[in-house]
Amino acid sequence: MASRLDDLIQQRLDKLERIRSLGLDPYPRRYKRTHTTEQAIVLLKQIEDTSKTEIIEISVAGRIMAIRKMGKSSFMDIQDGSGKIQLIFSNTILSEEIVSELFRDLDIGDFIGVKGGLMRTRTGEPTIHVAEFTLLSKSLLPLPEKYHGLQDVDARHRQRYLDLISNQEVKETFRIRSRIIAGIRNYLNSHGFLEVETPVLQPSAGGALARPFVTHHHSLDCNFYLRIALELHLKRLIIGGFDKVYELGRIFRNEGLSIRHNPEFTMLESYQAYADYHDVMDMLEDMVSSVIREISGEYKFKFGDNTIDFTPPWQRLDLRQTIIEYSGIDFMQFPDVISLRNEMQKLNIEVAPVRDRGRLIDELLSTFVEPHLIQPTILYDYPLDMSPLAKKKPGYDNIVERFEAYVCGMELANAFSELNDPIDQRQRFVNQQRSRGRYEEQEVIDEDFLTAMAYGMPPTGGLGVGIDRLVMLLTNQQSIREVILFPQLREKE
RNA sequence: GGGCCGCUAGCUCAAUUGGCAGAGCAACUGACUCUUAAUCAGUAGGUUACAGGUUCGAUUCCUGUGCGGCUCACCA
Repeated sequence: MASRLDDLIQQRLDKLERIRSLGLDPYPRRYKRTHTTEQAIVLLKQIEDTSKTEIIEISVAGRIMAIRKMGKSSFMDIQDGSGKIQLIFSNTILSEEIVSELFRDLDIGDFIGVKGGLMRTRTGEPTIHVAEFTLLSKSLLPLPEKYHGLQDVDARHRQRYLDLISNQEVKETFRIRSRIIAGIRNYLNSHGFLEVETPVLQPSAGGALARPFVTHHHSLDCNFYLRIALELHLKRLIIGGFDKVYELGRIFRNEGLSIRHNPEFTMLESYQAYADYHDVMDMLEDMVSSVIREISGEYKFKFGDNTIDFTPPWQRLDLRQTIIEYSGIDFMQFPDVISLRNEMQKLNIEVAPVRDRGRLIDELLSTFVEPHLIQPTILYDYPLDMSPLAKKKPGYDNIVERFEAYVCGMELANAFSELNDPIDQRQRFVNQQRSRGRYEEQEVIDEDFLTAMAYGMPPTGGLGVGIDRLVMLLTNQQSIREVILFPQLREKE
């Protein structure tokens, strides 16, 4: 009869009216269920294992996902947060007139609560033989196709609830995400770290060099930036005397979107006093590998075509040597921008003219090295040019104690022995300001931070981990949008 | 921001060289007491993303716009 969306909605509204006219509330307050669908299935197994023949009455609640009418008996599948179970309604039970009228007006998508005996059908399907049922919420819109689910990527992200209802593997991705974050929190808490919260709104956005979002505070009548890193506030806390701190927080970067970049993403940063980057390497290895083992039962998992093995210790490579190995260029032999760029142009690398030396080295790294770093790898000892917050390596003028961890060609973590010399730190900020006054809205020098450091900061090892990318790895997702529940999309219309 | 690709019924997808826009699911009517992508018979459902253009005729060719995907740039 009807099929346009408006007509489908009208049908449901008519059903809603009929249900109300029976004196029933289509949106009642609560329903006391005795079991989730998952618990019900476990219970059935237990009963069968103890070879009892009695029928146990339980109640469950969920969303109707399928209706199969078979003449005088009907089957339904209902889904709750734990899974799915089949229901059977037989004619004898529905003999009462109101009940069978209500039954006729049930649709896929409605929530119901049912009470009945737990059993198994001839084909072995766990089933509840419904004795009583209650409508818990009437759905007015049709769900996506039951077999293929919702495929349209745009719709899946804009209407994530529909994605979650009809694509169960998506639910699993976000359950794993939750377990990863819980695992990290557990690890750090049990290793003496204090979880803290620092401001998202900041008068200057420091700790990284990314374009910030700007917002305005009305009563103070000034602009604030959304943080682009957690770093500078956490270091203030180290200065304040907390020896081990961490924050798991959202940060914001006003840059392009891609398969690996969302404007807001989740970062872990931890700082540990009296430690250096070697200690941090050990901790990162231990933390990540133990979280992975908790989740997948072993240190290995599949990502795309690769099996990744996180068994510690991970491969640790000197950055300079590794770049030489893959590109043939030793950046130490080209101490200035011009000579390095010339050398790179010999290899036909397209190099944007505005780049400073740090970016050129980064270009070498991402072009020649990163794609080869499939198994977990720690690259250590970075050029000072690209690391304004890291401490120099003893005996070197332009190498810092910094490392990054790579997996599947993705940067997973970034860490260093934190620079704690306030005079050196000021000089680095000044140099940075000079070479990169790119975004006028961004102030590079955080005077308050420099003042804090001038009071004295202990030697400290710091770490940053991109949580979304870790989740991508462990859930075998190629796009960051698949591990963020509500990724950034352009407003429609 | 650039390049390439896509947008057809509520959902998943077809449509030959430019020639009546079609199926499955969902919906509606009916049959059916163990089905499970139920089955069977029937009914209804379309501004082919939007705006123009070419043409006797456009889902199809062209231009523009919107949104999305991939990619490049940007992102230490």
